[in-house]
Amino acid sequence: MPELPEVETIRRDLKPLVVGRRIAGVEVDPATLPRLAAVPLEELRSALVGREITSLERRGKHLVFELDCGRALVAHLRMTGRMVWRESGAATEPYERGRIVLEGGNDLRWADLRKFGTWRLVTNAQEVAANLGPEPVGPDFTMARFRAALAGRRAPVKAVLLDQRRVSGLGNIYVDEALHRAGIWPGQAAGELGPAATKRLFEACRAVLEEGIANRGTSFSDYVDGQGKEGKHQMYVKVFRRHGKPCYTCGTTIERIVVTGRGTHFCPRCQPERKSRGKRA
DNA sequence: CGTTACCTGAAA
DNA sequence: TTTCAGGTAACG
Repeated sequence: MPELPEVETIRRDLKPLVVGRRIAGVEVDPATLPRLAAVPLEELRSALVGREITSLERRGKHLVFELDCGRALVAHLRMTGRMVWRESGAATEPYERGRIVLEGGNDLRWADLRKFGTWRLVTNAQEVAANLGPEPVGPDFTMARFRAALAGRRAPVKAVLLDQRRVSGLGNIYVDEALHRAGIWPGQAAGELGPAATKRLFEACRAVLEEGIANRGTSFSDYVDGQGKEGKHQMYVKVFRRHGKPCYTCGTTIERIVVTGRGTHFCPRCQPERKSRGKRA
């Protein structure tokens, strides 16, 4: 569910609340634990309890709780995960699967309807970056790197944008939005994008993510921020889940197709399918 | 490379 | 009843 803007919103909400706080306990629903963490609860506890949280960072869609021992807890919310700040006495969250109890009377509540989310302990925060492409809202995201990520690929450009090893942080919502903003058909072979289209897409990726952050994320069903409140960006999307409705730019009906196994929304007029220029026998 | 599985619903 | 879901690992 959450993509870069949603995870970044949670990070910004929680960081000032958790930094400097010490972990007093860890609770996890036993039925959820095996897929949540690769280690037994006792190991999670021995790594976390008594540690102070020194920072809260984000890498791609991962939330990274840095600890005073140098290690870090890396949380990934996958489709329906939530990480919410609560008073220790507050009611159990819907679909609450675990909590990190902090000294001083607050918890981080972990809720996850579909139980796809993960917690991982790493020996240092740098490990998180392994296998992740550049941050599209950071200085590492250059035209050169973006061009290299697309070069030679026959897969749909949408598939490449979703591949976290090439660019990190984009998911289904913001990919559809970026392709619309750049005027590119989602099924277009990535390696066949011309220089102008590549540049438009490069800029569109950053722009749609920054707008998503400014609007505190997109809440279509499960996402909430660090305080449990919905984002606003669903009011501003141009194509995502707008199939059957008119394009704001040209009035043409937005279509929905399946690309790379994902529901894909686009305007057939603003994002026309182009015939491959590649040679074929 | 594309497709399926993971889990639990909500919506068509 | 069937389809779909904001993600990704594991298939073939």
